[in-house]
Amino acid sequence: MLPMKDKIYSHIIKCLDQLKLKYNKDFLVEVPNNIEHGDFSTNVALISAKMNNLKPRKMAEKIADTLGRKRSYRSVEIAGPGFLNFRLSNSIYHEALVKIIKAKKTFGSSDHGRGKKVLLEFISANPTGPLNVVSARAGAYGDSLYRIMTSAGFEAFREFYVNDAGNQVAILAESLELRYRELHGEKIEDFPIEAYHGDYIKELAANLNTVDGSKLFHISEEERLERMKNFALDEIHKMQVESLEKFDVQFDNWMSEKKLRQEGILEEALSYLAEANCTYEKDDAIWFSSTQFGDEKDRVLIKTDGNPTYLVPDIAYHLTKYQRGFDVIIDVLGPDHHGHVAKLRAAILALGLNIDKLEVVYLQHINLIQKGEVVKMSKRAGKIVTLNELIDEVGKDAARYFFIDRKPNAHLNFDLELAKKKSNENPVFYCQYAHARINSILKKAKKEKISLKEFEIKNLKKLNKNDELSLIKKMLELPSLLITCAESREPHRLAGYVHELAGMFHRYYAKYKIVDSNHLELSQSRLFLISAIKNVIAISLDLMGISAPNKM
RNA sequence: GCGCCAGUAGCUCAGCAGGAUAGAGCAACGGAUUUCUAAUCCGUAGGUCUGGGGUUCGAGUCCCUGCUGGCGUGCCA
Repeated sequence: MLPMKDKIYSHIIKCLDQLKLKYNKDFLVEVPNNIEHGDFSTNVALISAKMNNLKPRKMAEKIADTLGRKRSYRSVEIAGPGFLNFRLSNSIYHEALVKIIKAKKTFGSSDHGRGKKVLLEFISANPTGPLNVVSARAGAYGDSLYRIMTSAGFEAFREFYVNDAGNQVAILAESLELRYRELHGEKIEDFPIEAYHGDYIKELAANLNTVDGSKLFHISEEERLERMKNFALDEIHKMQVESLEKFDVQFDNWMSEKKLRQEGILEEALSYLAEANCTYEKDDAIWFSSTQFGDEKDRVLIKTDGNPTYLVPDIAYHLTKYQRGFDVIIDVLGPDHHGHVAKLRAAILALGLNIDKLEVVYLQHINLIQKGEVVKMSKRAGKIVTLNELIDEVGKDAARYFFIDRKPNAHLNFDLELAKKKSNENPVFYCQYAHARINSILKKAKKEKISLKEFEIKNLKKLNKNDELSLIKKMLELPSLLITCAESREPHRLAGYVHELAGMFHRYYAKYKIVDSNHLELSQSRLFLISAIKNVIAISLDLMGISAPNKM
């Protein structure tokens, strides 16, 4: 279904052609903030008047004269410096309302993305511990963006990059080894500061002990550490998947660094860089001359000890993103990784790949607030708040809502107490309650034997209150809103939208009686209206991964 | 030092790629329940959009610059 704005846009173009007027096609059709400015307004005359040697108001007049005769418009007025304000006939809204109901769960979706292939990489937390709240934000953001982009017609894929090779993982294995020894009575004097201190390592050691007992002492150290590593990686991966499931976040692919190494992609990437004359040897290391691509200084690719730096697998990984034929590559990164992107961009340029395909979204820090104070988190000391704890504490729905509600590159204060409150202070319940409330009204109607089955569309003309038309108008914003969310990679707009729609419904509910057997046709019309609202709220919440309860 | 991000009501934040009189929630104060679920609604109050320049019909939004805060700037990942 064509969004209302697009319909008006095309009416205007047709009219301009008819009048042989030139125009700047970047003009906008918008819903004005002020209801007195009509249902929709456009700045077409303001930005195109000069091209026709006309004053903006004069040009607007010509358009208004022609379009004003169309039946769809109740009025077309000129305002201010040359805005055109449109008021639509009620019947247009009524027809649209029917379409919302008929579209069911597909309302709001579009083919805007034309099947463009989009790779969304998010979370990609190290496989060295449970997921924390930073991952939680990334998960909520990435997954919602995935849902929204899919609904807007993109072919999107979710990917989690697992750094299951290299230094961190070696340290993980060593940490586990120490805890395992401890379990067997050895006294560990100084638990190394760079090791992982969290209690989960002790649990892993205990689990490992249940499986393998003490037999690991009878194999070589190399074999033992390999066993430790694989065991830890497996277990932690399972932990992460499990928490993400509770958070309703899934991935289409877990890309393993180890696998990239095994398949020789690192060498492939390095050879491409060498072919492009972008590498050189110095101080027994191999360097990437990234400065010629805008980086501050050149970077080491292969260390003096012969091992690659973390940059190499990352370049290799991104090489595969391009090789797999994605049109848009979105990296969702934490705040501490932005220094890294200059190097990566340099590498992509060096490889001769299209840099415009790569987009980076930075998610800023999160402060958890408890009793007005910031909860201190420290990974080293094992003092982290995990995704699991967060879900146990405030629930999946509230957690997701709070993360999605903020725009990605803004710092986020997460008030744990507020998220827990089951009251009007908590916006997520406000939205869900609107949905539950509508359901309860529908049930009540059923009880009073008012059914929508014998409802006649022509009775919709009973819906003539401004509040009712505004509700329809609001619902009609969804399709273009979802496109905006998808294009700007900003799901937070959707959170604001549901909140507004829920608010409009709550006010409508307070003001008007919906179920009234003395006014059957009116009741049915209003039930029809609120069914549509219920549908739109459910769709929106679902796109954010939040449940829409029928009862609260 | 350099780079990235941010600075809007007492607090937390929106502001829909430059539009008309800057919005919402919370907190504060005053009101509304024999209900269609009060997890709601109505009302009051609250602002030099960090300071300064510029671009144009028009700037919270774009450009330059100052200030403040966060982060980054490893042969760690």
